[in-house]
Amino acid sequence: MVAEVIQIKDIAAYEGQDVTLRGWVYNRTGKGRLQFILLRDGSGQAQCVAFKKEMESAEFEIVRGLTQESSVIVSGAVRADDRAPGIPGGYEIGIHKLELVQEAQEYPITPKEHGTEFLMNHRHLWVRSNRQWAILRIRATIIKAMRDWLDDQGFLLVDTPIITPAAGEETTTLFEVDYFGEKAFLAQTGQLYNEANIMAFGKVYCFGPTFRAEKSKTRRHLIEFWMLEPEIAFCSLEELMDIEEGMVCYVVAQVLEKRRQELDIIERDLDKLIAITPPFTRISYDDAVARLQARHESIDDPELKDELAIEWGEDFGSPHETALAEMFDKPVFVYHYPTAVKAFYMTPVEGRSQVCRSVDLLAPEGYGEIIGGSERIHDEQLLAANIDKMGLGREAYHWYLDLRKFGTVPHAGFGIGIERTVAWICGLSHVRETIPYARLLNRKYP
RNA sequence: UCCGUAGUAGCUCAAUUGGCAGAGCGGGCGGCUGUUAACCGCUAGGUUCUUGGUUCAAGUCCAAGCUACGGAGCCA
Repeated sequence: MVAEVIQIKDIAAYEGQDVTLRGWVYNRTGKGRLQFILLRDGSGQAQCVAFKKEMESAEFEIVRGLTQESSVIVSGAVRADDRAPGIPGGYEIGIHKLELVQEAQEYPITPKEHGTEFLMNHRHLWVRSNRQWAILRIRATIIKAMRDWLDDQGFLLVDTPIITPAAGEETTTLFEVDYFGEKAFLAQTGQLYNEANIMAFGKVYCFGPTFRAEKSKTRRHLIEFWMLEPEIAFCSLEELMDIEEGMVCYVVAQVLEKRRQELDIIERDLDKLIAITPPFTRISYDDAVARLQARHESIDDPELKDELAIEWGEDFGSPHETALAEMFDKPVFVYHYPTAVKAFYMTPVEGRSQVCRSVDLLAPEGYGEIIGGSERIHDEQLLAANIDKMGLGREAYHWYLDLRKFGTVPHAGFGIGIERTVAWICGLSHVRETIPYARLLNRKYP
């Protein structure tokens, strides 16, 4: 009779019982007639110990020859042992029986160090490594927490199209696709459709991949990235900030609660995450520029000083965002950006149209903008004028302008970048590890 | 696209002033009853990114290109 198949994450519940594990050899160390296999099954890792005299000799010889990442089915008794490594660790299997499913060929990723290019070329195998396993599990938890929070707040998930006829934002960064002889584009945002959907459902969000053909080569850019975009009818900029703050705090709290083990694996500084509680400081663009200019004055290093130079009216660069975020140990809101540097659909501030009702959320520790949002223009004339001014062409936006004809209301929404959020929460130096298969400027493989 | 750095064994790296191309890990063979990236012995493994140039002699110097990495711009 074959012992019950269990997941390694549940191993503690089976102390003293015979169980079966199915998985892959993460590492093996041998001491002659005693062999240690560190087995992973996707849910965790457990040490399996083989003594020659406790097994059939043919099977023991198989154990002695096990290569890294060979797939096996192991049966044995669970016992507690402080010496046993693993995830969660502290328990090991005394092997009675082992079946080899496949003997893996020489595995390229060894327990030693590797370079980024090599690992990215072997991403299909790299995802098996502890650190990557932990990060991608945290990513899944972050996405679930965002969706749970929105669902609980009365938002409805409404999917938006990937293939679209018009630009959401800058026309230079679109991927063009051939749509039966006509031009179409991969979506950069679902926002315009969200604005239609709120008139049907009140509060909605979309979640999916977005595509930007930007020639960006930085630690925070991907060509294909995932974005979650809530949109709310009858919503002001201040209420929008409340929503963003509530969601981000919930997400961080959920990761701390559900993924402590994974945070330990990646050696994240937990205090930095525990600090993420409401309220987040809210400063105006005017205030932010003043703070940056004061910071600029205090710097002696000419190179750094040059990077941080800014005049009112300019958009923030990456060094500006980092410098601003460093002034706080929580995310910080910056609102009322100059209208000229923002998208055509953002509402101008009443009585001061050179700034608009926009807000970015900057993550701490140099992770930069993770959220961008705004109140949207709900006046038809003003919106049409802006579309003309940007040279976007009214035909493609006909349906979008329609929304302002049939019960238009003040509304607002934002987009949160999943990969940047994961990079921040995990404390990673680059977004390429936050997504299973990153699409970068010079990489679409594997 | 611009600026900077790098490219040597399957991987991570070393190689003095331009003078015999090396180590660890991984692989193979052998040993070991508590290993934690085990350890010990033996062993195989090279178009030094490409092309051209300087030189008695180039991994090393020069030129161009390719690729990667770091940064900028743009953005989430």
